[in-house]
Parts: sequence; structure tokens; C-alpha cells
Amino acid sequence: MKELIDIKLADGSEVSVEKGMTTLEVLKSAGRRLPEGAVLAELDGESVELSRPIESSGALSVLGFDSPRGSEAYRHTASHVMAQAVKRVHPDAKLAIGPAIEEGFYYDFGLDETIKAEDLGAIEDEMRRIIAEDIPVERKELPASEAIALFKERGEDYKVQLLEGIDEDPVTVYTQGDFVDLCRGPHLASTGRVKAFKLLSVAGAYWRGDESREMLQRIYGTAFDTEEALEEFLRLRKEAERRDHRRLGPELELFSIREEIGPGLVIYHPRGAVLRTVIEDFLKVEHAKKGYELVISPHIMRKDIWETSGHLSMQYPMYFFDIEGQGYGIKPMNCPAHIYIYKSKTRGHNELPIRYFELGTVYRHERSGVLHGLLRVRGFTQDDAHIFCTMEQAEAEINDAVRFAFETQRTFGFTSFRIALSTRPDLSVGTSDDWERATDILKQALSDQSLEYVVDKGEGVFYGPKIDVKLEDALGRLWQGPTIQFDLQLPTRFEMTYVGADNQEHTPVMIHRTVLGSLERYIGILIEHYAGAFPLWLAPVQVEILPIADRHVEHSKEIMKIMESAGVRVSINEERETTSNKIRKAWRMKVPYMIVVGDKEIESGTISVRSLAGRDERNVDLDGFISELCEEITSRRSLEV
RNA sequence: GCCGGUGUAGCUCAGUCGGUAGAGCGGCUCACUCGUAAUGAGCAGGUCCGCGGUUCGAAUCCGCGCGCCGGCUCCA
Repeated sequence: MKELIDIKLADGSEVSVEKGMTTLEVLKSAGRRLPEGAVLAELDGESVELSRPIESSGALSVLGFDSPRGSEAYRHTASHVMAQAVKRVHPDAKLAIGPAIEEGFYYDFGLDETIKAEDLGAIEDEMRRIIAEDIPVERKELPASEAIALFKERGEDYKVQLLEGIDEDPVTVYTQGDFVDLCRGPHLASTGRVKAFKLLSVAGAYWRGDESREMLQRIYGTAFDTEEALEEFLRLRKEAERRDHRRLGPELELFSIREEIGPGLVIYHPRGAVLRTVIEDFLKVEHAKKGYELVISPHIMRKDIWETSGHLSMQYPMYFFDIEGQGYGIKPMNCPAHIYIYKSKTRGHNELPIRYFELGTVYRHERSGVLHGLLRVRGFTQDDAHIFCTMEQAEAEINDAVRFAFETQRTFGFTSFRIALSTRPDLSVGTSDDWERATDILKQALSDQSLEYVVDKGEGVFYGPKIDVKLEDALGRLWQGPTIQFDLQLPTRFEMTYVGADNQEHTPVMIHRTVLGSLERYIGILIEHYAGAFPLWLAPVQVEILPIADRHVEHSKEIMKIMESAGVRVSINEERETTSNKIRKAWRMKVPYMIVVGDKEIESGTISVRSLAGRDERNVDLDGFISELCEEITSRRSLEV
């Protein structure tokens, strides 16, 4: 007679079953069926295989692909299927790691022979065979010493290294046929449960993410529970390609990056310069409203400054050169200059906080492999500010800066964010007391505003911890946006002081913060978010006038003048081409409004209006249209995207 | 910086076996004066990324360098 255990099912009912039954058997004995799409079981909050014997009483439910843990296990199994396929194609391949990631999975292999993109098809074919074979995935617990022996025997050097680095004992090992992997699991019950998958790319990746170690070969893939979901994923990838700012930017004549000028260096064309100027003007006005003073500092500063700041000893990626025997560095940050403005006179506590704002263009020597369109460049302009205040004022100032950042992001059309708190990195200056204090104040500010965040351990700047805000765009992608950094180091290093109420000298604290991040990156993000179809207030050309024939040009120019004097950015297409083609061209340049002017309009004194958003209307009153435009511009409304 | 891929006209791309370079779009010229997502014809446009090598001969094969793309590491 077997021992009985009590299992509480998801619907609240309870059943008594024999110990050691699997989820499937428990459900069966309770007269229930395994739900369609079940991937994992959850027993008392722990996710386990559907095939795992249940050894103790508890609450049992079933997870599908739609649950985060379900899709993770699903993709993790897909990565094992891929690894098994790779081992069949390349028996010499050594297994490293192969987790599920946000949108799929990868697996890293050590292999002398290189895996090429065109080899992926063959690996996919092998994966299909493994899935068709429907091999059971078996979980085993092994003493660590046995596992080490097992993987040594199989020549899995990386697995042995992993085992030697972990304290767990026993460890779990998953087996499917001839394939064995060290893995915590959980997994699908068998390889046949993987329905829709695709291998996406091959890439290099350092063993354990450490660039001093050897490089492995990584294969990326994704898996879904239905072909439709996979198709949708691939469609979204195509859509992302269509929005790529590296393609749209030059196409919309916003900017270009040319080898002749230099990699990572952006040249703004007239339309891009308009866009950027609109953003800059907006920022200047908003900062003034919030009590920031505009300052301007030079692009190069003496090397000594960067010694004092710590940039030199932190090996910050800078450009250096000499002028008449004197060493200079091109600024990678604006802070030192702002510090010297502060230091230009004796400061009293009644003056604080002091807030200096600069659209500061900085240059950083980014390694060649990391450059990426506008998102990662070597020269960029930050909407940078430094707030100098007392320790007591810091929390309120950080709160204000965070609120300012979010408020501004909403104006630009972003509504969903992820926040990260980055703590002390390995290479840094200052005492651990200071770091702890600074980190606590940032945490306090985040909880003051009940903002949820994750902690990025060791991701802070060398002088202090920071809050990073990531923006979620129209396609659900995340982008690096504002950053708020708390700094207890530079004020000391630069011997900054203020005279307190006690008539003694004190050291102020310093907050570095941006609202958009960098204008280059932000413009790149805006292009992708709006697919180039900017809200009216940002559109480089807001209205394009299309005269039907030459005789309509003069009247069109009059309309243009009226609109321009109302502050609208207007262009006119005087080419001798068909109206259809003029519309097509304006459309392609994503001009929000098109005005057609012909005999009828001149006669009736009206205009015909077309918009990117789909409006198509005749006999529109010009003055009424202009006030509509002005309203849309001043309200800074975002289009539906 | 590292791994892999890639580089032909302003853009997108074709170019066979190594035999001296092509299309579409765009540009320019001409004609057309046109009513809501491509009017027609003609013309111009090339250091085939750069340097070196192999060869009678290189866009094509090899080496090195550079840029770009996908990642890693790094990051606003």
C-alpha cells in the first residue's frame, strides 16, 4: 500500500493521491484532463515538470506558455533541443550555457569549426527530427562529484568549470536521449512539446561574459507555442526593421553618419537640425521654468581637470592631445566646468540649490564595435545639468529631477518606463560609507514616488550610484533615456564649499542628471518610436503646399507666408509634376499636412487638406486650419502610433 | 577591442568560369500645365571600400587595413 498525499487543485478541490504520481496522473485520478497548452506544473509555488513525481502534499496548478515561467521553460527546452541538434551535427561542440531570454533563447558552444548563418537551416532540420522523435526529458539529481565525473567523461569542460564554481550539492542534470546537460530546469516533458521555433542568428560571446576569456559561438533562436505566435514575432521584427532610424534618418534627410567624417560622428542635415533645434528650444524653456540656469562650457579642458575628477585614473575613454606642451582632453562630461562656475565665488547656504543646465556636447572614445547609428556614437550632446545642494536638500532635488524627467518623457509621447538603480562598480572612487548613503537617498527618492525599480548591481558611474530610466516604445522595445546620478565624490575632489548657517565651511553634494539623455540617442529613439512620422510640434516640415500647376504657385506662396507668420514650418513643391506624385513624395517624407492649391481653391478662397493621419478634406477655411495647427503644435499632441 | 558576416552609381541591388560593369529608383535636360500615393523621352553618373599580392589579365582569388551589419564586452 502506497503512502497517500493531499493535493489541492487550482479550482479549490482537494484530492488524495498516491505519493509519487505525476501531475498528469493526479489530474487523471481526479477526473480531470491536462489543459490544452500546459507546459509546467506549479506545486506550492515551485515550478516543476509535468512529469515530475509529486512527493508531498501541496497546492497543484498548471502553467501554460502564457505564463512567464511557462514560456521560459518552453524556450529553455527549445535551447536544449538546439544544443542536442548542434551536438549531432558537430560532435566536437562543447556545451557552455543556454538559457531562455526575453524573446527566445540562445546556447553558447565551444567549437573550433565556425558555425555560419547558412548552417542554421541544417541545425533547424536536425531540431525538427529531435522534436519528431519526441524524446522524453528526464530530470536526475546527482551528487556534484558524480556530475563532475560525468561531464569530465563526456568532455564537457565548460560544464565541469560551472560545477566547480557552484556550491550546490546535489545538482540536477537533464537528459534527453544521448544529450545530457547540467541544468536547474524545469523543462517540458519531452522534445515533442516544442511546436514553433526559429533560429535567428549566430554571434560571438565571451565565456562567462568576460572579455579576457575565450570567445564562444552563440546561436540565438526563439520558440512559441503556436506557428501564429512565431509569425507575429517575425512580423514585429520586420516592422522594427522598417522603423530603423539608421535607414529612416538619411531617407527623411535628418542626418547622416559618413565614413569620410568619421565613425560615430553625426552630421545633421537641415531637417534634422530643425528637429533638434525644436527640442533644444523646448528644453531651454522648461529648464528655466524649473529654476535651472543655462551655462556653456568649452569642448576641451586641461588634462589636470580630468586628473582631479578621477576620469584619468578610472581610464575613462577620452581623447587627449597637446597644445604648446600643455595636455588637454576633449570633454566626455560637462561636470568640471560647472563645478568651476560654482567655485567662481564663495557660496552661502542660502544660495543652494544651484542648478546649472547645459546642452553640452561631449566626446567619448567608444570602441569601434559598439557604435550603432545615433544610439551609440562618439560625439553627442547631453541635456546635462548639475545640481549643487546640501545633503539635506538632496532627496527633494532628486525627486524633482525624477519628476521632471518623467514629465518631459510624456510630452514626447512615452508613457511606459522601466527604472533601474545602479550601484557601486568595481572601478570607483570614494568611501563605502558615502556610496551607501548616496544609494540610500536614491532609493528613498524612488520609494517617495512609489516607483518600481530593479537593482543593477555594479552598474553605477565611478563617482556615484544612479537611477536609469528606460523608455518603452511603440513596439514595446526598451531604450536608455534619462539618468540621475548622485555624487558625493567630485565636490570633495574639487574642494567645493559653501558657508553654512553655522558660519562654517561645508562640502555640498552634487546631482548629475539628464532629462532626455543625449539628443542624438533621443532623436534616434523618436524616429523609431514614431516610424519617422513625428508629432506636429516636432515635424521638421509641418505643412507642404502642393500647387497643381505653375499658375497656382503665386497663390501658394501667399498661403505659405501667412502660415509662416503664424509660426508654422511650411515648404512648397514647385516641381512640374503631377499632383499625385507630389502627394506621394510629401507622404514619403512623412510631412504631417499637405495642402493642395488649384483653380477651385483660388476661386473659393479655401484650401484642400490632406494629412498623414488620414484626413482628406476640401473647402477648408485657411484661418481656421491655421488655428487648428497652432493648437496642435502648442499642445504638443502625439499622433496615434 | 573580440567573434561572425558584409562592402559594386546618391539609394536598393544584379554581375556566370578571372577577360575590363549593369538594372530600378533618385538626379539633370527636354516635352507636358496636369485635381489627390509614380507623365513620357533622353542624358549624366563608377578609385567595383583602401593598400599590397597571385595572374598575360582581378569587382571576382589571397593577405592586411578601414567602414558597416548581427552579437559579446562597454554605454548617454
